[in-house]
Amino acid sequence: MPRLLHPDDFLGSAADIARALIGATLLVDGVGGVIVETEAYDRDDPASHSHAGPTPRNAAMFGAPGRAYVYRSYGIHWCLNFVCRESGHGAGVLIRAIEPTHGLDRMRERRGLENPRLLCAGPGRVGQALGIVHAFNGCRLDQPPFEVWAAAPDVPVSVGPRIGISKAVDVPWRFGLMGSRYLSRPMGLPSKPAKAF
DNA sequence: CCTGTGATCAGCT
DNA sequence: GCTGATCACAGGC
Repeated sequence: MPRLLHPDDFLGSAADIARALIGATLLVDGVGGVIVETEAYDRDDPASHSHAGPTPRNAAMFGAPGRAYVYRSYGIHWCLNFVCRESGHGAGVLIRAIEPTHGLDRMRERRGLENPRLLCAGPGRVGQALGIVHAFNGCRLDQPPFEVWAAAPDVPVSVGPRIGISKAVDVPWRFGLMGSRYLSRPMGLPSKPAKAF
């Protein structure tokens, strides 16, 4: 039996928590599934929204751990992070992909799409499929509409560089459920095939 | 398989 | 004014 995560479960480095969240189950108003891809961001990280310090947008990252940080991406999508904290403020885990298990019909409706593989394969898609809105920014993850259930022990996790950033591009803070077909992109492939000259 | 581009806007310089 | 923790779709091979 899994256990409901508590704010104390988000005390630790963003990378540790991002890894531990692989295999956890996230539900928003009963809709969601198994988290299969995450990325870590923290204050010392040039790629992080929190790197330059607190602003109105990133305020949730500097607030209590175990809460949501929701931001607008490219003017279009809502993306969901879990706020965590080790020593300082400004750390979070981006939820990048989910294997849909709960409320498939609701997700298909919201996404206008049948293929379960594409319902939640990417942070913007997760936001749309789970009905993430800006009003959830700062909300506790252990209270409605959120529910986060701990992963089973010994989940196999793969690691690689993060996606879609231009700074700290080699930091290996992207985590994935090994072998999952619900990732936003495959893990661990070389960025370019080696030339066999 | 791959690359290119439009959508659309908040935050920052 | 430009950049972005993105996505969908078009076109070429």
